[in-house]
Amino acid sequence: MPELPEVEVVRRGLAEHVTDKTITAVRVHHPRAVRRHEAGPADLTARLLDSTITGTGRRGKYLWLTLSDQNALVVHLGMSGQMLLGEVPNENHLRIAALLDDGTTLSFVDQRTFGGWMLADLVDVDGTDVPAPVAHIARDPLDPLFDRGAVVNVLRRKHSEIKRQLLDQTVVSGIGNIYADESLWRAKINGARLASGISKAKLAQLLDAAAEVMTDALGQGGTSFDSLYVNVNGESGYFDRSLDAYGREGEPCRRCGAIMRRDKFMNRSSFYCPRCQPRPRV
DNA sequence: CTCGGACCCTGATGGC
DNA sequence: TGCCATCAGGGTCCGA
Repeated sequence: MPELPEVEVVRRGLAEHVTDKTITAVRVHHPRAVRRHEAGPADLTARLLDSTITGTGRRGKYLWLTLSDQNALVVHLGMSGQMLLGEVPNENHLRIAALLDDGTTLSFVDQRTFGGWMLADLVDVDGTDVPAPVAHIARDPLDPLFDRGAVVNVLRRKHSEIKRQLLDQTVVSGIGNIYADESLWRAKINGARLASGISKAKLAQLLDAAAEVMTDALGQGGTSFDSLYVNVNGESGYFDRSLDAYGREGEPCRRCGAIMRRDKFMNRSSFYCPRCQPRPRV
């Protein structure tokens, strides 16, 4: 699902509604939702009980709630995860529920069960505290300490398709299939090109485009094609109306009018303009 | 070490 | 109607 803008929308909602609340009960409805918490469901629920939420954090597509006992509840939404306050539209997909001391319930709903919760300690990585399971995740383009030049240098050494590298969360985080295609379209680069064959200036332009498109999306509450991608109140964003590449196969390029194409690589759909973003010759 | 592909899930959709 | 294949915005793991 959710890429950086959608996750940030959720984080902001949580920051507003659950900060300073205390967890009074937790129930795990599906064990798969806590499989990344190695100590098991009972440990997770026991340790969450009576914890107070002191703040929120996010890096890339990971978000977390910092807790009064100096650790963090790390949440990854996977492909279909939701953090909901209030109505749960489909109880079949309810994976975890936490009751807060103001009477509200924080629900983790996840159709495909790729997401989950885990408790972790905070560790210092390059001067920033992040939960241990997030330590390997690179800074995202909206991080004030994002080092664009350093990422460009990493990309220049990658003999691999640029789109694959944009999706590699250890290189740059927060970008998923939609915003990768949007960034590549804005920078006029075909995703099948080798990262190492793209100039430094062009790579810098690509990373700027990624920051820009995700900022734009955030301003519109994120991208939602359906009710799977919603904020903590169950509301959809509307950036899907502003997409220039993703999902536009057969439609004219908004820049040059050529018919947009869809290719598959990495077992995923990639949408691009064949004129603005010519495929590399093999 | 790097890279590419398989795999993990549920549900919606379209073709036969 | 049923059945099968394909698809979906995630990450991880394993073999080459």
